[in-house]
Amino acid sequence: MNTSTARATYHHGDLRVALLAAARALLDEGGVSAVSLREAARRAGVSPAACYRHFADKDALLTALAVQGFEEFAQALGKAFKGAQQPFAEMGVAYVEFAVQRPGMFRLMFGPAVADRTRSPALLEAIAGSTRLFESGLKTSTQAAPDDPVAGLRAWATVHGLATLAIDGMLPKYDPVMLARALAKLPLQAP
Amino acid sequence: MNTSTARATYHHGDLRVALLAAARALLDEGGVSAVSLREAARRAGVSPAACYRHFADKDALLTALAVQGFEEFAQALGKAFKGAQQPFAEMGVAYVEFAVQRPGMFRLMFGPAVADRTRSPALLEAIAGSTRLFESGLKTSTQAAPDDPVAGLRAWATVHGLATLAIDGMLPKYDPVMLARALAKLPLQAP
DNA sequence: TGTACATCAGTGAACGCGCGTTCACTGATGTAC
DNA sequence: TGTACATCAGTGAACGCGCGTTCACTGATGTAC
Repeated sequence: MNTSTARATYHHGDLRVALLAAARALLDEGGVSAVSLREAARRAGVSPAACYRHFADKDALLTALAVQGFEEFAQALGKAFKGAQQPFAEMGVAYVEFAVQRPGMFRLMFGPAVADRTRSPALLEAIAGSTRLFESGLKTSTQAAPDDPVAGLRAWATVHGLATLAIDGMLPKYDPVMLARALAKLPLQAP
Repeated sequence: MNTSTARATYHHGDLRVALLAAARALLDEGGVSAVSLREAARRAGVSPAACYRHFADKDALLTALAVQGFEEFAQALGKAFKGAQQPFAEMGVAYVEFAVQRPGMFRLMFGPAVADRTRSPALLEAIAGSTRLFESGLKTSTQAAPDDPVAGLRAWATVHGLATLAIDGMLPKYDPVMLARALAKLPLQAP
């Protein structure tokens, strides 16, 4: 009934953490549409109403989950960046790998499940963290016109499109991570 | 109660067409999650059970809708291609425009709503039609290595990523169609 | 140390909702004679 | 041309489901004296 990471506070341990973990499992197992407050409560061994002590509503749960996702995403990008010979190329690969390994989370982060991202400062900050990393990686690799915003956007769109097409089953013939490596070798921008 | 395009057959006119039109409206208004058999039936002025004379289940309705989407998509790409000075660049712009104008349909076509695309030959054929157009457009624009599959994929990923990021509200600062034009001017591949 | 009390995390039952799907049916239509 | 019949599109009611959310409550905990 308790997760191993729970610290004892009141009755349950740390229900907020337990609910997030349960919701995360649902997300990984069945995608965004499989996440429900009732099922998360069930898995945490708690009544449905207990959720409302920790989350204002379902959207708040999803938002918290997305924040977690962007934090892990930033971590994955940062890990790829550090000490790599071609930092930006490695980040592109990590981007696609993240999506392929956690498609439900990736869709939650970038898709329409969270109604309005601007209502959550925490989410905006988590997104900004990922964006900063991606852009600083970009700076290490752009050969020309380093201040051109279009070049960065192009790189982002390419890697994001590859990730999206891959998890949506539109590239059945290819291994997406291998493709990311192939694409990463192409220069980002022509002279 | 009848759509203007309905032809008289039995009782309703052409309920299949009417249901598709109603479902399409729901898709445009509220996205994939807003499409339901019951509401489509309601809008067509018919009982819920009537749907099952024309569609085996909800998935069949969604699949038919996606087929319609890919047909319109191919039409839009074809229109952009014809007689353009830079056919492929124009197709990229049309791609993004399509997504921005019909985000619900775009998500239905490429997203996880249709469980298994390979179960519908009609859907596979509609997808293939779009793909063929896109690839023939690509051939008119690639400067080097025209047989390199990676170059085509890269172009596709870029334009698809741009469309996806745009409709998911990740590019609030830019007009996505304008961006597509800017990106299209960059060469697809470096020497 | 022991008791009274306030706090508030979690309970359990209930609400109304809309959904996909099934069923025996009805009644308008097209067809055969 | 008229009648009997078969077909089958659409009916209406019902099924069971799981959902998000609210409510008055209970009972474990931390705190003040």
